[in-house]
Amino acid sequence: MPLALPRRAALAAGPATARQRRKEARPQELLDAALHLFGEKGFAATRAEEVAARAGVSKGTLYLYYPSKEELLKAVIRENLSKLIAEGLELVDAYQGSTSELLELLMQTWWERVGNTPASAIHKIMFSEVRNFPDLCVFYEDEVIQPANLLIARALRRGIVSGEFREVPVQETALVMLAPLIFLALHKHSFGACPVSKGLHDPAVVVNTHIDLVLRGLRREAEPHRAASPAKTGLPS
Amino acid sequence: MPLALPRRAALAAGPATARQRRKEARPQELLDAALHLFGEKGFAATRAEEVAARAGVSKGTLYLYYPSKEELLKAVIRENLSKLIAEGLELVDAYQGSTSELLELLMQTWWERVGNTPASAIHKIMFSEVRNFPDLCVFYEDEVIQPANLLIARALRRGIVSGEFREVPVQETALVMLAPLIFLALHKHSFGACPVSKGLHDPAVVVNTHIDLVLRGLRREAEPHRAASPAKTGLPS
Amino acid sequence: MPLALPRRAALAAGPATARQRRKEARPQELLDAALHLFGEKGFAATRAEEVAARAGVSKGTLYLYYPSKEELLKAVIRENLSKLIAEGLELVDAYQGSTSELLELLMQTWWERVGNTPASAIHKIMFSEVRNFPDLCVFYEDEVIQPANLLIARALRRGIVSGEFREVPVQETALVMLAPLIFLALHKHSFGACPVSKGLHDPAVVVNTHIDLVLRGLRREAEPHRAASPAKTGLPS
Amino acid sequence: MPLALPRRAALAAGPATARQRRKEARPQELLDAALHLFGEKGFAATRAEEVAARAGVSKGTLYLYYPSKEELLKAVIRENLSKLIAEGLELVDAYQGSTSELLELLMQTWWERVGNTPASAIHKIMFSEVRNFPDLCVFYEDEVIQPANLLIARALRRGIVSGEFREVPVQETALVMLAPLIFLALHKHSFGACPVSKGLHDPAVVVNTHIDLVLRGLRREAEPHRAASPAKTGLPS
DNA sequence: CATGAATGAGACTTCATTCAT
DNA sequence: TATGAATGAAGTCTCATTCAT
Repeated sequence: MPLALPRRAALAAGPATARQRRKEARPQELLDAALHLFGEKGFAATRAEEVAARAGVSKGTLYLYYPSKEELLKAVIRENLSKLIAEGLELVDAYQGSTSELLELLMQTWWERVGNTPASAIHKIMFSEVRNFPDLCVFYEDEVIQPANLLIARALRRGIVSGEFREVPVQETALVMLAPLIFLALHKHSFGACPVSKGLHDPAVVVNTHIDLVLRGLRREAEPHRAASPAKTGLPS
Repeated sequence: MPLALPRRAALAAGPATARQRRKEARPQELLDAALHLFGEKGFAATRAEEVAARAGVSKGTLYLYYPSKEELLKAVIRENLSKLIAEGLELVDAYQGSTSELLELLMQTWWERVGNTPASAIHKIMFSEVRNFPDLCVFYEDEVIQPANLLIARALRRGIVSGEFREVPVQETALVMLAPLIFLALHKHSFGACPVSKGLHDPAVVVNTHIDLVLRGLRREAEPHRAASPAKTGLPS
Repeated sequence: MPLALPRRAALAAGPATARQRRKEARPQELLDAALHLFGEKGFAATRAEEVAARAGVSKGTLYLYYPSKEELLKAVIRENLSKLIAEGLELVDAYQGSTSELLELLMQTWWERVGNTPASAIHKIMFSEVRNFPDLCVFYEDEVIQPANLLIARALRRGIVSGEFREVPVQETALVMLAPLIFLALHKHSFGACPVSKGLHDPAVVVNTHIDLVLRGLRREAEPHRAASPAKTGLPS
Repeated sequence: MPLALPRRAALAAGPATARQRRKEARPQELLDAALHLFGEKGFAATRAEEVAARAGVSKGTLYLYYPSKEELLKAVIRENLSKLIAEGLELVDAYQGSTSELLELLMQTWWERVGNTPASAIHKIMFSEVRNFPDLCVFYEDEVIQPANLLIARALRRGIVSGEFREVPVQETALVMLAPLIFLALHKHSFGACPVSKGLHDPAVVVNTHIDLVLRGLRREAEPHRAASPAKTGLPS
């Protein structure tokens, strides 16, 4: 039976039956469904059954893969953050060139790989839900915020040291660089979905404008004037 | 009715008794409590009874003033949007001086009057809930986003026309200017409340850094003019 | 209004409104319903809603008084155990007379006040459920089993010391004395409810027979003294 | 079919392969697992999958042998009742000697063969579940309770007629004789498993004490005859 | 026969809302 | 008006049972 052989080969190579193929795809399908719905309606307002339905399975099946709705949320975040972090590290390792170019590359890549993908929903979810999941906060802080800030901060310092950039408060500047990007992501999953808001701005143009503006603002000027020493500014209250 | 007269008189003159004062203050107290809790825990995760308790009344009383939790949310948003709008108008009216100064004034004032006050919670609420209450979107768009954008955009255009700024895409730049500010407000009500995140950055420094960076980025390069003196920022209020 | 006065008096003496009267009676009504149903169908097989329905309230009301089904079970046990222990202590304190009479009184009273009342169901519940509630076990051990054993054991020792009884292993004899009584209680809530089993034995006769048999078995043989009045008991069948 | 022959031969001769042996042993393994778990945790609290796992098979396999968890319970009970009944018959057949000796033999043997074996769990299960499965009651009554009572009652009557025992209510005395034994069995599967309860009493001593007490209590008082030597009774195990 | 992924009825529990007082 | 006891719809999660492989 020559037909039997390939089948066996297939078996050895991986799951052959439809059932098994489904089983292996389930976790990702569930995570995708959860990402979409949690991003759209929020965590609390999304019913477990809706997630299951969107993944094409029943309520019970969801609980075969994730022990609770909260664990599902954590898995969604982990899944999407791992990618995020991996991307960032790859970028930095691979980089050669000027600091301006590095920063532009980082921001453009973030936008392409995160901001402009379904993973962007993760930011809305986090901003909406962290207060209700304190342990998630710690995790996210450690796994995402800190590394991301470090990444930018290190690049900024390099630019300052090399004389490419003027002196700026590094932590705060890093935040200012990321804020509009993340804001765009948040916007896409909130007002961006409202009919009224569509087309008010072009995200790609916003990203480019932001990059342009920030890099110009960082450049040492031809005639170095009094630094704006914003560090000492504190608000008069 | 000798006894009735004084009471009516008191009523006519304004709330005199503590009870009267409480009664008239109820709606606002409920809205404040709801703003705080919806901002802290999100709409779905906040129980109606918690709002009532925070306002010092019983569950039943809440329903005397607002027919449902959803209507309470809408009232919270409407109420606080009015404030936002009022703030916006004040900002416009307060303007005197160069475009750089105007933009700085606008951003600093927004931070002082909105971003750094309990009203900032409204942004988190809106971002989290618009998708679940699409009709909120319409007037938020009309009453807040559009006017704010127009304000900034008009100022930007003036700066470009006057030669103070170089040419930039106006809508998108306006967004880039607002994004870090609103991002800070959102952050304060999410990660900012996590123990880990505290003290990673100083909001005031972030605001100043942002203003400094953006105004530098907007300047025409060829003719370096007077710096945007962010050092002396504090608004006369 | 002369009619108003008595009402006020009633108010002072206790809850006057139907609502309040209900509220104060609720916990006991719920405990009674739970005792009955847990005894009849077992804890796991009884739905919270059934208990509520039997107490004449809705599902939600049950949770107003007891935070979970398990806590309800604990409350049922505590409620009925407190009575049990109080009874036992009263009996011992009040006792004057021979040891045989004391033991008979103890067993008869247990039967009258526990075995022959709804509280007897508690034994079936405990035997069926302890394994699933280890902490309940500790509590029950401390509050019921130990004190009850001590009670009997102390009486036995008194009888042995006084020469009324021969020497027997005290702990084990105490158990043998209690076993048939508790067995009767268990039986009543299991086989006793089956149509077939009815009328096979008369519980009162069983109790009397048991008492008679045990007291005779305990007596010193050499000096046959006054019999423990088995005359008023036993049916020749 | 040369390959088929050996297999058939093996089948005809009895189970030869390990697989065959397993297959034929399955029902009993499942019943044993179920007896253990139902006895330990109760019927409702035991999951079908746990039973399967304890029997070393998968969930699905359980349902190849028993169409439902309820039927499994009934099979467990029926199976173990058959054992009980067989034990009873053995007891009767084994009889030789005086009535006192017969009763002692019956009780000791029951303890050895039932009370002190895993089959004792069946009593806990029956007591806990009869009310939920009334049809179980009928044959338990017919097959176990009635025969056991008859056995004891017949022996008692013989002792009374022969003058060895005094006159007692036969049915009720039979129950009193069995109650502590069954109580011990129940106790072993409930409180006996709690850490606190361990070692409070020695079951073998309880059995002996009970036998001693009851036989003494049954004796005619006038002519004290040879005691039923309870001291040397310790179980041969 | 055996497996275990999948199902969905059903249980516990929460909480927005009502309404008698 | 104000209260808070009561309700019951709805959500999370479990697990007996089925069935494709």
